Amino acid sequence: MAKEIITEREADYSAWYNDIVKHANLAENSPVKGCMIIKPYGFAIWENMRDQLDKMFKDTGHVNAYFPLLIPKSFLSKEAEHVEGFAKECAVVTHHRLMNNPDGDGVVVDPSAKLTEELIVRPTSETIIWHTYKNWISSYRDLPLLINQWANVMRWEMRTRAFLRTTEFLWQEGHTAHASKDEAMAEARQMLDVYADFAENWMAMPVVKGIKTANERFAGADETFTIEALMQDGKALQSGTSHFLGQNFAKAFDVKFLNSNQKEEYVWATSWGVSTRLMGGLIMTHSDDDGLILPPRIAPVQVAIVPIPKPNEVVNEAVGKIMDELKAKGIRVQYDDDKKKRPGFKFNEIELRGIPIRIGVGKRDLENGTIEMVRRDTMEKSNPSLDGLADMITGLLEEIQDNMLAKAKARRAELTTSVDSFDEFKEVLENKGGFISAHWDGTTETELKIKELTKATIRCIPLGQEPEEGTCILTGKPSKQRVLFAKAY
RNA sequence: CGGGGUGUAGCGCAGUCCGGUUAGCGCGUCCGCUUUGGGAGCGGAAGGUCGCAGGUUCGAAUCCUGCUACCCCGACCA
Repeated sequence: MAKEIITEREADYSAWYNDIVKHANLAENSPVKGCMIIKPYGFAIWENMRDQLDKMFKDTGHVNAYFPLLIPKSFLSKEAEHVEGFAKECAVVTHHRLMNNPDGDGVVVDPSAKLTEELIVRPTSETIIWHTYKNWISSYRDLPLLINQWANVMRWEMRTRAFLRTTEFLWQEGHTAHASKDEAMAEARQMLDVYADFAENWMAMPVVKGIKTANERFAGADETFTIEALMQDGKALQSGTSHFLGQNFAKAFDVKFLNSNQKEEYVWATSWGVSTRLMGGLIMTHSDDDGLILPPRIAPVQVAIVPIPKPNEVVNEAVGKIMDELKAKGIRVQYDDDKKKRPGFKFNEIELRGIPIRIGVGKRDLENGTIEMVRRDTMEKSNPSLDGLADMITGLLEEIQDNMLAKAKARRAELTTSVDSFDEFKEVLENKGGFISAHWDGTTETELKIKELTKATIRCIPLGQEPEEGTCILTGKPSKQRVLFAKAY
């Protein structure tokens, strides 16, 4: 098997994750701490995710726009909860010019170029957007307003990790305005469904849809919905959120509309986003000690073909035909005809990059009218016939996609435990990890106490769950339903 | 901001405790020959302000002082 390029998961999970990011050519560190360089292969995966999500947003009636990176500092403070939540992690622009250092080498900030109002680099765009919506909305005829933007944002985190938590990250943020509370709530729920659909059916990442507790809610929201995924190490990852913002931002930015009865009302709002963090989830859901494993629907290259032992006229011609057939079926295929690398080297690279199917074509195969094929998810090797290859591979890609989701679901089921006492809760958290389903009395005090004692947080109150009478694992007070606890990224 | 670790060739590292020729090794790169169904072999070559700044010394990658960057673990968070 592969030389030990990648630290084993069992040995050191963090090192394993970093090794995958590095050796699968997804990203590397930049000169600025917490910022990352997303390399072409990593970006190609993100592009596929982005394109699919964008299509799903358009299919649900949204349009794209772009709002600026810089926001006047005063905007942030208009919504009290919002500023409270984000103030601690904002990058601030204070000057607009540099000058040669009068005392020596290099450049320094020109003190005469101080801005009259400081600007913040957006940590999210609610404020600039609601400032703008005020001018765009005056009548119920202007509603709903369904806008998304693809953008970068910056949150000055204390501790960063490639993709999972970076200072600058890429995301999309939807910002919608509605004439009624019900419609806004329906929008927030709809986008949660879109995210769950995307995560499960495209990323093969099973997620739990749920509601955040007051403590975990987005700063400025009345209700936050979340999709929560479970990673291989038993830690949860908040993978996307959709917020019902009530009239908080409408009130803060004075956005009113005239309804059909000629009465003035505040607008109802939502916002929702997923980010490059999903890439981290993708890695930690599927990959193994040989490298990345990509679900076919997101993989930039679905089939990699390797000439055995190296390219020659006969093999090239045969591969050319195979590629034409695969491309005709819409399959993304790549021929690795580098003469300098040997097959074994290529095999390992293809595994590191997580390409779903690898095909080897050599003289011996062609004499038999077959090829050598290996699927990345199971590493199963087979020698299928060249006849009907394209159809077979089309089917196999779907099978791999399904298998990856099934496998991830099975692991999540294995790592989800119901407990009824605090001792049991601590025991499971310590020795097994994963989601823990338990009764909670509904108070923030209890939630924080449990967090303090165990480091576990309430990931969500799952939606569509049967109500069940019980007693809180910590306080013994009555509870109407179970919630999901976990240690989280 | 606390605790730990690391900075030596493009990458990964040894050497530092106990100062002493020209700072090594593996991978990669370049040249040549031989190989070729799971990270090829042999021969040759190029490639270094030893993180930065001071200090001690005849002499510093090595000792002392200060600084700095990055990684990991915590507190904070999508």
